[in-house]
Amino acid sequence: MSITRILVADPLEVLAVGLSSWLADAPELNVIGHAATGQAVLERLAKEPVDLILMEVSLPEQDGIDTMREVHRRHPKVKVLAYSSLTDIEYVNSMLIEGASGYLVKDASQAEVITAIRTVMCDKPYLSPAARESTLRGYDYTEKRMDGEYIGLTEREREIIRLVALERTNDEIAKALFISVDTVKTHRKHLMTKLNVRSLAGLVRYARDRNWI
Amino acid sequence: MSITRILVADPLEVLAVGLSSWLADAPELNVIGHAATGQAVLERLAKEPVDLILMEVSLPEQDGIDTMREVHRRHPKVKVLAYSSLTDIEYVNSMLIEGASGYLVKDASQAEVITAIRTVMCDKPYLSPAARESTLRGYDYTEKRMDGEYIGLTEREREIIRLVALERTNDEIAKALFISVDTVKTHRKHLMTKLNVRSLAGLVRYARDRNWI
DNA sequence: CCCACAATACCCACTAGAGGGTATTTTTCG
DNA sequence: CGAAAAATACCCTCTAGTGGGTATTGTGGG
Repeated sequence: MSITRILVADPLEVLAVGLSSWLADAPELNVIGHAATGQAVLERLAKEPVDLILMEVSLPEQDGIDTMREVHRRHPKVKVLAYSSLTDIEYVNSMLIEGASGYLVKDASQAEVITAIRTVMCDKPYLSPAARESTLRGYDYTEKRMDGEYIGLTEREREIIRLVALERTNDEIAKALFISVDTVKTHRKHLMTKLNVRSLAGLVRYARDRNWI
Repeated sequence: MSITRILVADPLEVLAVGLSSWLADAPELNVIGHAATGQAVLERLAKEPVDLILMEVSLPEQDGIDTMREVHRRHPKVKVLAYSSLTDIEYVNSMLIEGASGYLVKDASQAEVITAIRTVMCDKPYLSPAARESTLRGYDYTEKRMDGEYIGLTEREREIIRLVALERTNDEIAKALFISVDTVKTHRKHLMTKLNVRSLAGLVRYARDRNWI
C-alpha cells in the first residue's frame, strides 16, 4: 500500500497538528504540511507532490471554494476533501461542483476522518451525514437552483456583498465604487437571487461564512 | 514546579488534540480533557480539579461568554484563557469583564500558546497583539461604551437577535413570539445601541460570531 | 460574427427598517 | 419594601431596502 501525502489547508496550524496526531494511527496516511491560505496551497502544490488536500471552506484571502476551483484546474489529479464546520447546502454544493471528492464535517471523530480519507483515496465520494442531509433537504427560499445548478458570484458582486456585510449602505457603496445607487441595488438583487436569501441578513451570513469579512 | 491541568473548551476535539501535542513540549502543562460545549465545561469542573481552561468564545448552545460568567461565579479560582479567532473588541471586552485572565488569538504559534498559558498561570494577564490592538482602537460607531462599560444582552434580546439573523422580518418575529411589532422594534433598537452597530448587518455578524445561528 | 454574460443605470411601487420619543406593567434584586 | 431593569407597546418621521421591470454597453468565448 502506498503512502498518501496529505496537505492540510486551514487557517489554524494547531488544527493541522491535531490531524497529524490522529493520522499517526493510520500508517499509510501522512500529513506532510500545512497551508493557511489558498495562495499557500497553490504554492505548495507547485513544488511538491501532494495526494490529498483537506480543505477548509473559510480560508482567509482566497477562500476554499475559489482555491478548490484553481486546484482542480491546475492539478486535476490531486484529490480534495472539503473539511469545514459549515454544513449549509451552498458550501457543500459549491465545493462538490468545483471538484471536491467529498465533504467532511469538522466535528468528525478520528475514526470518521480516517474513513473519509481512505474512501476518497479509493476514488469513492465521501459525505459526512450532516453534509448529505443538507444536500437532500435542498434550498430554503426558492426552487431556482435544484441539484447542481450552481451559479458563482462575479468579482463585482463579491465586492458589493463584502461592503453590504460591513454595514455600508447602498449610497456609501455607490460612492466608494463610483457607480450609481441603482447599480448597487441591481447587484444586490442578483446576489439575493443567486444565494437564495430573502434579505440582507442572508447576505451577511454568506459573506461571514466564506470569511470575506 | 507543579503541574497545570488544562481543559480545552472548543467545539472541535481535533483542536484539543493539536494543543495537547504542542503542549507536550512544556512538561508542566498538561491537557487533561476536552469539552465541546459550555455545559460540558461546567460538568467537568464539578467532578475534577482543573487549573486552567482554554475557552473558545463561539461554543455551541451555551457560548463562551456565558460559560465564562458561570465558571467565574462557581469556580473563581479556575483561570480562564480565552482562545478564539475573533478579535473584535466586543468579544475581547466581554471575556475580560466576565473574568478571563487573558485573550489568546487562535492563530498563535506553539511558542505563543505556551507563553500565554505560563503568563496567566503566574497571575499576570495575557493579551495577544491582535486582541490588545482591538481594545486600544475602541468601538466603531459610538462612544457610549468606553472601556469596561459593558452591557450584556437579555434573554429576550437574544431570542430577537437570533430570529433577526435568520432572516425573519419584524412582523414574523412578532407573530412567533406573540408580541407586538413595536416591541420587536424596541428590542432591535436596544440591541443596536448595545452592540454599537448601524444596521441589521452588524446584528447578524454578532449572532454568527457567538454561534447563535 | 453572434451570443451570453457582466456591469452599468434607470423606471415604478411598496415594505421594512432606523431613529427619536414616551409610557406602562412586571420582574428581579439588594 | 423600593429601586432598577426588563418587557411590553405606542407615537412620529424618514430613509433604506425589496421586487418587478427594461435597457445599454463592453467583453470574452465558441
